[in-house]
Amino acid sequence: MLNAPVYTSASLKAELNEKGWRLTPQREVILTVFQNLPEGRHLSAEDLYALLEEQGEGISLSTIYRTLKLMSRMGILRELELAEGHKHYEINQPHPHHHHHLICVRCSKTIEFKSDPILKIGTKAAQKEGYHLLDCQLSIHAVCPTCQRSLLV
Amino acid sequence: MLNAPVYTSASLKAELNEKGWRLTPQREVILTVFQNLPEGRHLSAEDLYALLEEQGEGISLSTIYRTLKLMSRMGILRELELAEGHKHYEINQPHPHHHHHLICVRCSKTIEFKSDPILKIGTKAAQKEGYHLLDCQLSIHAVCPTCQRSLLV
DNA sequence: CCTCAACTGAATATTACTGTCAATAAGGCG
DNA sequence: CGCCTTATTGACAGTAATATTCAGTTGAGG
Ligand SMILES: [Mn+2]
Ligand SMILES: [Mn+2]
Ligand SMILES: [Zn+2]
Ligand SMILES: [Zn+2]
Repeated sequence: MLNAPVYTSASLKAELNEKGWRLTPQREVILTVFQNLPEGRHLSAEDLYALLEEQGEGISLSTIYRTLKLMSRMGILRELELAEGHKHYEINQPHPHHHHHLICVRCSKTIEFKSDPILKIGTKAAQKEGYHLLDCQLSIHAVCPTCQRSLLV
Repeated sequence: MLNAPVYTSASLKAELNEKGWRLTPQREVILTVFQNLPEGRHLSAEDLYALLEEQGEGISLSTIYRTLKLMSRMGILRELELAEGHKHYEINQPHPHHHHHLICVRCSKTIEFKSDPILKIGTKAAQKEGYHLLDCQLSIHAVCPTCQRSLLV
């Protein structure tokens, strides 16, 4: 199954240190933000920057970009293509919370849905090729009912 | 099932004209390139630009970007995130050729695989929400065997 | 044919993201 | 507990993919 444990401050530190990296206050704060994000909420780098600014925990954009990339490559976060021009991120949750996205290519309205079979198929495909699984996401690109009605293309 | 017909020059023209758009030589050439691309080959905007340059059918980068976007939003092409920093494109094939991608997040080595169940699940999910399906792609982010061995993170 | 709006290409602009570098602070170790 | 090494941060500057603008062109309907 998807290797996506629930991270605590301690387990994050352990995993970072194992690779010669460090746990910094910034990384801890960013992980916490994503862990407390309500279901269905996705953040861009700028979103996260603004949100932290509000909370008085200002972190530089450089660090935000670096951390998002790092945590995605560690499998802690998922990198999503929900809108044109920039990425969105969410926490990478294990089995019962793992989900996929149905996205309107016109207005970016996104609906989440779950599917155990897909997770199984993805896990098996990675296994078969000897790849170490980080994330597995079905992206359905489509046109939402509202945008179908609006005649604009 | 996925609404991804095999396009001829005539059917492409019909679909464009229906929306008040036009069939241009540039669009025709670009469609042909993707239709003749071997399985497993994916092109970036720059790749396509260079390839056309070689063939003596130079098309401006502006037009290439515009056409790739247009055809993706029409469901003729698929937009893929196979590497960092730029998108790749391939023709959006119907059922027996439809496939997914297993991608190494370190070196971008990509393996394609097919899955009927996934296509069915995606179709159903879109239907249920009244979305008009364009494309449905499982992206598996993982670390390939070679990159697992190289200790670099 | 004729008209007109969609399209192209060249040049320019935008902006998400990356690289650089000096200052700082984790974390291993004695 | 300090010390030392080096990963990390933040400010700033830089890059590159992609979008936009606009004047000239051309497809398509009548
Ligand atoms: Mn989500
Ligand atoms: Mn492919
Ligand atoms: Zn929409
Ligand atoms: Zn690899």
